[in-house]
Amino acid sequence: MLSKKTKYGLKALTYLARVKGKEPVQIAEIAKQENISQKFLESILLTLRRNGFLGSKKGKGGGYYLIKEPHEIPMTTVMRVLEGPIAMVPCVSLNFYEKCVDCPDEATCSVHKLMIQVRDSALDVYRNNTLADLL
Amino acid sequence: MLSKKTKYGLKALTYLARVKGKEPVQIAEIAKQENISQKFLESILLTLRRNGFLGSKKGKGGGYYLIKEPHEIPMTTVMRVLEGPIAMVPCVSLNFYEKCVDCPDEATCSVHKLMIQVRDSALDVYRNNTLADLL
DNA sequence: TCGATAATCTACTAAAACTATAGGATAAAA
DNA sequence: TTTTATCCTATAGTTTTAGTAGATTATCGA
Repeated sequence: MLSKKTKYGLKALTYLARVKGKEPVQIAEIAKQENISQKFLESILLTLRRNGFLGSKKGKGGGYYLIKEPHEIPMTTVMRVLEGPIAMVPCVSLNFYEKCVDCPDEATCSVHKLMIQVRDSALDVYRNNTLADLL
Repeated sequence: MLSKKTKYGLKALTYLARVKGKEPVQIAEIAKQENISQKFLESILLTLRRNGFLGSKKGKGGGYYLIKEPHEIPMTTVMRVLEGPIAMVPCVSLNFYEKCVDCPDEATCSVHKLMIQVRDSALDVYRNNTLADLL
């Protein structure tokens, strides 16, 4: 299941991408328009800023804005920051690899074999979609 | 993340598929060979039996065995039973559809748009793999 | 028939992850 | 200096996951 965090994060990014200009948009506005708990969204936008997707401005007229152009933001990076590894098991993860403790041999593991394919197909989708493609 | 339940279930199915004959295999044997908690595996095999994948025999010489041939068991059905919906959000699920409460319009929802693609690519993998392909 | 074996079934629990919420600190603008 | 809005830490409630415990039922072999 996709976490609410990721879902809300994607919606917020899309909202910011639709607002053409680079003018800061307030959390409250996004939360209201997208039906998201404001406090929860606050923490999500914070992690998006810390990971280089958003810029922010404090005080009156402040808010969040996209740092890059939507077509420069691939879904792979968004998903990894919000949702974590794209692979369903650590032993097939490119960026978060971990060996299974219970599994003696990856080469002959049926789960490994299947999950490699699932990972590759998901990667394919995320690599072929930027934020611009979701608008 | 893939749940342990699914991981263990897949390993157990694979184990049973590798044991050529239709002779019942005991839970204890599978649990030991695949490094799985026996009691946990017990409940997993039970749901696999209830969903028509396995047959069982009680008492001495009893155990679990595959009801169908490995190539007749597509991963779509296995995943749906063990892991649940293949879609990451209910609003793009074929078998477990639910409307999002927060989202006014699916047609314009960016999350929906992306998750449809992810679902289709995952389905593609699961449809093209039977238990026989994992051996 | 009896005893050992092995699946069946219900209920329970500990830990982790998820989904927020609270409350104040900090910075900018008017 | 007042208002506005982000920044930051901590924590609480809920759900899911992963496993345990223990009693019951069916089958086989002697």
